[in-house]
Amino acid sequence: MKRLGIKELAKLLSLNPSSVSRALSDHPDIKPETRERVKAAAIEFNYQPNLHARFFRKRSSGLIAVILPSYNMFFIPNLLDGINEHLKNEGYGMIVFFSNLDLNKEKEIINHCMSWLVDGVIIGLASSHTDHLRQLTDAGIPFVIIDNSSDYVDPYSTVSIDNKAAAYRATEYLIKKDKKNILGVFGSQNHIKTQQRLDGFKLCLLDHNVTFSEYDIVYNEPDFNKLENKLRSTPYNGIFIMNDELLLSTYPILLKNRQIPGNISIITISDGVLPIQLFPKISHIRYSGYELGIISSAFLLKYVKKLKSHSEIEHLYASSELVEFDPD
Amino acid sequence: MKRLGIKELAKLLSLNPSSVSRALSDHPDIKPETRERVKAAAIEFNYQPNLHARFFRKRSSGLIAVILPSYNMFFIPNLLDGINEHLKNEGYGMIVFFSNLDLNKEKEIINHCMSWLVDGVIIGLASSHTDHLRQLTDAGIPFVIIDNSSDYVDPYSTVSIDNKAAAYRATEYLIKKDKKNILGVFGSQNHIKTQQRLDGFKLCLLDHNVTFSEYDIVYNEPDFNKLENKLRSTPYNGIFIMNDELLLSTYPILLKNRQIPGNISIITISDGVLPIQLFPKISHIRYSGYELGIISSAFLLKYVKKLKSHSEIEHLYASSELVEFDPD
DNA sequence: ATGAAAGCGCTAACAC
DNA sequence: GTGTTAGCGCTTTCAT
Repeated sequence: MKRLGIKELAKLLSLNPSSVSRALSDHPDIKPETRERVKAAAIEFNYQPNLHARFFRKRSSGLIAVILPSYNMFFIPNLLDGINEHLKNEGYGMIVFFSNLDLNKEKEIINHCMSWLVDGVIIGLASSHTDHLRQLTDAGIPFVIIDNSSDYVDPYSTVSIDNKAAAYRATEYLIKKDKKNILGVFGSQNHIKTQQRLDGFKLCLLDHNVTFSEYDIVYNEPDFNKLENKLRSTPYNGIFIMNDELLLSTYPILLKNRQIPGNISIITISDGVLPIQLFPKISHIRYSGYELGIISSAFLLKYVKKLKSHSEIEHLYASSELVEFDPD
Repeated sequence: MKRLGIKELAKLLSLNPSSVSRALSDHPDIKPETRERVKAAAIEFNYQPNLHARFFRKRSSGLIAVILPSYNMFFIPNLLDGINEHLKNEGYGMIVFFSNLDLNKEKEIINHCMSWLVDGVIIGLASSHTDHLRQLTDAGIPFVIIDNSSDYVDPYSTVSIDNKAAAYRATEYLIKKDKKNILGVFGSQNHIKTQQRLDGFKLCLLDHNVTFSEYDIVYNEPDFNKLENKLRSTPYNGIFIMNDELLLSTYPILLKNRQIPGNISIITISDGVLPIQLFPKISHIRYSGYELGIISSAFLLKYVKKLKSHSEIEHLYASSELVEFDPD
């Protein structure tokens, strides 16, 4: 079964190829009657447009690239869902790449995107390097940075939760419950998000005159033994865990040491899936990956559609809320 | 900075566009000297080929589509890594879609893939329906089905672990430890994988004369209360959990009921990430998503490159092994 | 070893 | 409201 093109379809309908093309794309010039006739035939003969020919001709792909640093972040499915939903409604397609937290791979992908003639890019950065984004600017391809906002550093538009504020609020939750012996569990120090959440964490402790030292902070994948030692040598009654991945890897350690279920309070920042799966459920500052997806794609499309100029930088924040699970 | 094409590049080098094209694709007719000159210029002027024009002309995209039923399966990152790695080495690109376990969406995606002129498809089915795959066959686009093998039903090539054997082996592990009061935790019944693992589970119990009833099986996302009641009313000493998702949702319930840490034995089938994160670590039949990715993409490319005919059906199995974590 | 020219399937400017 | 036609950027005969 050979695939048929617009030409063959036109012949079958005794129409001109261009009319068929117009009918299929709802051009106002075409009479509704013909339009329906064409569309019916397109379905009947299972006409599949050659997208490469179309994009080639239109010199634009109607595609938005989504470049993400890793597959593992818990909220990614929701994020993609949100982006995809919005883009689909607006008639755009989505194409997803993963940089695997590798700057060079990120650069490669960006080149690739340019070859794909993408109309815009939503990117979660692999690192704090942003020089290579210049390429996109130069080519006139709009983009927004999500999640790892670096809004205080770089002149690019960003969408994220307010990491610092979220961390502040999370820390405050512990302090208000009078849990002032706090252990902080954070990710890699050269990740912007880590720095921002760390800032909020420290600021809150400072504001409330809670003493703490660098000893009370664990970075990166927590080392089982190191963390265990700290837990044994210090009477922590509160734990701040920066994200879902760290929650999952820290949780068994706490469990083993009978810290949970127990009277230690835990707070985390999460999209809300993992914390309610665990037992007991974990209080958290909740944000929605889906919402982030909607916001960032809507924002990007404003640039894509030239409703907004490239040079108008803006920093958008998705909402977050405290979700409490407390045994009392 | 306007993007330059092969024509402009040719002008800059006082060459014909066709020569530039040939040089860039290492055509043997081109003199090495010219080839290097062209390649150097391509880099200097940051020439990015217009892929749509290329694919359009070649009537093939060099792209392999990967269609997956959900983002959430734990081994997906590894699977994609494996596929991507192999495809990259072979000069192919990868494009990923998610059907979200929705048959209609799966159909849409397949149509989409045909519009993209993909050279082949690796698909994890959303359901047990396979009629719509006929389209691919008709269009001469080779594909392999991964993970949810339905090899005993359908005349298509598949790559998966041997679900029945893995489940059998897992169940045997419990029986050999003399844990014969077994609770089975399974996914959706209309999923092929569930049926296959269920078959292995039941067969093993039968072979070892272990009595059990349908009461001892839980399907779908385990209902917190239902599962809890069963655990309380029956002295289970062994639990078979079909996969990672179910392990994660069952684990807190077991924890709450103080079944773990305890003398109940748990076995699961997993790619090995989650079971060793939990405490205590969970014994499991381990398979590698990465390996599955390599095997399936290598297998598919044999068809794509016409080294193998469409009609030669084959069923490949990735290896799996027992990983034990036992307190004794 | 290189140049000239045709054409992939589609869309849009221009005719009528 | 529909037909005619040119051309997007690239590869690939064919010619030299």
